[in-house]
Amino acid sequence: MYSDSANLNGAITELKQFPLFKNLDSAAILNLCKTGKIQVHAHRDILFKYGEPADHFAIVLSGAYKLSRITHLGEDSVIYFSAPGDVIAALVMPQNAPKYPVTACAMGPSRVLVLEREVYLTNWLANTDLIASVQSLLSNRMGRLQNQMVMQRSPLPSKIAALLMELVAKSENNFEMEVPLPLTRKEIADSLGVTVESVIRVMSDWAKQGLIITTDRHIRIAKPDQIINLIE
Amino acid sequence: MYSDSANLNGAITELKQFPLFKNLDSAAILNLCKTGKIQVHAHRDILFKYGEPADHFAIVLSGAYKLSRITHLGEDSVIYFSAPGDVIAALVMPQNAPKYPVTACAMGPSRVLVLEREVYLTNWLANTDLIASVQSLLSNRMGRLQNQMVMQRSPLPSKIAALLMELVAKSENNFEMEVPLPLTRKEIADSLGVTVESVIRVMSDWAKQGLIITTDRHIRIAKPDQIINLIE
DNA sequence: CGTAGCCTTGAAGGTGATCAATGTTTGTGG
DNA sequence: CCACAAACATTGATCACCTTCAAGGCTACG
Repeated sequence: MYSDSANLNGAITELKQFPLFKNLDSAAILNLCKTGKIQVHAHRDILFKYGEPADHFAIVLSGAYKLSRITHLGEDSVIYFSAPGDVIAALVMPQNAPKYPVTACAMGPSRVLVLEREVYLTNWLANTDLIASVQSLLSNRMGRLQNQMVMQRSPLPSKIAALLMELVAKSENNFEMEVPLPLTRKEIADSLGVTVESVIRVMSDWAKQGLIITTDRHIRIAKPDQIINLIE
Repeated sequence: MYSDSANLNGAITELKQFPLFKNLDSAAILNLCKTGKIQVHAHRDILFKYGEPADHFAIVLSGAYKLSRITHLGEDSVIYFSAPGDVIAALVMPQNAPKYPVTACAMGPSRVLVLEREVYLTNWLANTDLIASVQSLLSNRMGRLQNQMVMQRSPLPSKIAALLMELVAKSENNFEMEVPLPLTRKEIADSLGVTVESVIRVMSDWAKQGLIITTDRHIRIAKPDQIINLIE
């Protein structure tokens, strides 16, 4: 992992593409990203750890990050997969002496813009439009968590199908129906709170039946309608 | 259920006690609660339903509300138990044409202050301190959801123990270790994504061993340390 | 007095966990 | 460039936990 503070200006163009900054001009964005630093991560690099003092928050520029926590048994439990444009750890910034509520870990080569907590408290919170956007983002995230809660009593194939469809739905213009991030079976299992073996048994079946096509860590949904049928 | 718009002034005293409005004077609170109406609900009354257009949000004044959704099988799935001082449906207000993300239903006699979406967009979002408080509240809520995700692979007794301890921890000055809201076994089951029967079997055991004492819908933790031991 | 909601108990069955072994790919250091 | 370790994928056998189904009792309330 290395930092790159010089290139903030180059990132402005990138930031403008995100819904979060859609209605803002370059000057405003620059003000919101004051003292921001771009960090480049390799696969499995850690951005921050659960429980550490949360003095920064971040915007995902490229790649993906998984937000997770460790269970009592030492297993990973994935809370959320963050895609470009997502804001990480913003919600805890207003608290007194906040701590990171999850561990953030890069999935494949990724880049984030890291910002100081002070900037959130003084510049972000004061910008009404921006805060509205932030809350919309969080609302989506909350919605995903809730969807998963509702699926808890469904059989495993339903859960996996719902997760995959939710991930492909996140990326627009996705005619290929390809999951937009490199995903291991273990990560799927950790995200659903089940074992790797169970996930493999279900997905191997699907691959044999031609419902999905998996090469390395990339998953493509070959027959979306049949996968969707499994969700019910 | 009936509405009471005249008595808003009386509610100010109540609102001042909540962390949300701690640092605000009466005039400011009155401004934030403009056009607000107090609604009184009986047990099982519905405040709003999942999927309806969300043109209002609310602050819980007394009693409790459960936020839930229906699963594909027609079962209830409880997302959150809202206590006095909680803000409901605030997060979706900034969205375009928002819909309620859950159904809100009174648990026992309860009261809420219902506010218009416009008030959130114009008055609430502009108040930096208030928004910081709102985000802290939501951060806690998110934290609870995450805790439950992490517990997914734990055995049922652990899950129930964690839920009960989380509920008693929410109410301060709780030396009695009593769950601060009337809770049926079914609601516990729906909150954890398991069946009533399973919950009953576990809790009956506990009652026999004297770990908990349940009368009607009130649950008191008699031996907190032993319950906590079960969580791991 | 009857219905509706909640609680309880029992027996049978299935889904997913666990444990164990092996193959495959990726990455690393000599 | 090869050897070796680490992470990931796979398959099978066994078993425990929780679900499902069924029946009955209790309390509140119109």
